[in-house]
Amino acid sequence: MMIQGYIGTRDFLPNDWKIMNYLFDVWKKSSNSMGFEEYEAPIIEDVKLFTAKSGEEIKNQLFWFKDKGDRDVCLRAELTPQLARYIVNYGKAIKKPIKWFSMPRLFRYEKPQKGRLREFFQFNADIIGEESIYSTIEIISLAIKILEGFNLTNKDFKVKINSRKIIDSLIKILGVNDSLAFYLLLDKKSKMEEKDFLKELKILVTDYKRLLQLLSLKGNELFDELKNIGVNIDRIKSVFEIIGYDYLELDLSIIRGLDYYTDIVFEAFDTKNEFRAIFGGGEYNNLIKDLGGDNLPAVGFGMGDTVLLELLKSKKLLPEFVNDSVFLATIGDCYKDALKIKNKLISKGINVDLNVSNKNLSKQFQYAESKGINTVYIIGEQDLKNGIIVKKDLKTGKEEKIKA
RNA sequence: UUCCGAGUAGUCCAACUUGGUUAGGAUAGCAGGUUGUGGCCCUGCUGAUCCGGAUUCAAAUUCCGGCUCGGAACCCA
Repeated sequence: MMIQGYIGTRDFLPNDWKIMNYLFDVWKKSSNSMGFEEYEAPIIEDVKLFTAKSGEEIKNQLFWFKDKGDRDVCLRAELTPQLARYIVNYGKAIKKPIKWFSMPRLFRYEKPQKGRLREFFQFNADIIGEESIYSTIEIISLAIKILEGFNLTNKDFKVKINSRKIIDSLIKILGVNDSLAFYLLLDKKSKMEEKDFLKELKILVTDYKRLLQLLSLKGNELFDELKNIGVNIDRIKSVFEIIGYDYLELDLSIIRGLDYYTDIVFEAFDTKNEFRAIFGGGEYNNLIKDLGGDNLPAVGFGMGDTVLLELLKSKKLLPEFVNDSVFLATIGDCYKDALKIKNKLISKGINVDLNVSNKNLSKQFQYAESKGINTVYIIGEQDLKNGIIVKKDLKTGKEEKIKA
């Protein structure tokens, strides 16, 4: 009987896991370089943590079940509620602002699609307890720094950014009769036919012509026009002034989920628009208070591994991995001597892959090569009598004799 | 949950249209040629029709259901 992997999960063989470790490395190094500290949280949680803000319907998209004590539990589908729980439970004793990151494995009960799986990794970084716009700038800067760490540039991606408060101002100024429906419509805009969008817009918005005009504008023209009609743009504009217009694009249709964002929200997309959002996040100033904690402002983002991997593959930006181990080939009865040499090399900080097979020397070379190893030490019975081992470079074929 | 497409050795592909010998090839793996110098080459071996049912003398091939994969809708935290 053959048992296959579970739907929407991936099997990570060593070569796959090398790639994942590359992602983890870039995530970690970038975060550390900007003063973020890593934390980790349980994979299993009380389901209430996720239904608190998202409602009972969210259970349909969770892996949830009852444990033997009849408790409702689930596999975590996002990290932010857990972070909020930590802050509620432990945050009082921690100096603010808190700058943390994590790389959780997450689970969502969905039908797999392009860039969406049931199990995936998602880098998360957050700043808690400092409402200044510099927190948000720091967060977006980190997100960009990470993508640059993968050798992506602003020719490959753009960060689309919006402000919930600007939308709320527009709702008042332009006369919107159903603000929730308006949010949902903006959110769906990019997926809709233009005429369908227009049709619904006319129903919802009194001054829909002005809105259409706004949606057609970009950059400073859009800022100026928003200012003209009485919208306060100071906060979001300062983000542009520091991070730069090369990376950012004000886009009034960026909404993200309705559950907890309060003002600035952002999403990054590849410039060809082939993939889903590369990362997304925003400011969520009520979540911690709503979960029973202090009134702490927060901002953060998540970056999943699936879209990122697809993007890096399509841009051919995944690195070739080198195996810096040395291989100890053996000839004849010299296992004990090889062991001594192995331990000596290990104590010098060298990774050593000792031959454990009865294969002849040729096959041992092929084995080493298949593992990406470049340096082989040949340990032979005869040479050992003369106190010699041979060091061979598999790429160049060069050999040198060294003392055993 | 809904819609569309696809499932043949580890991987890639052929045979399916028009049912009919032992399901063929490439590559990878293993062994040998060649147990002290690999990568080329040669020989041999291992290894597959997703699962279940129907039709039929006969099913990889046709039909139905399921499962998985890919894509899309919904949703997207």
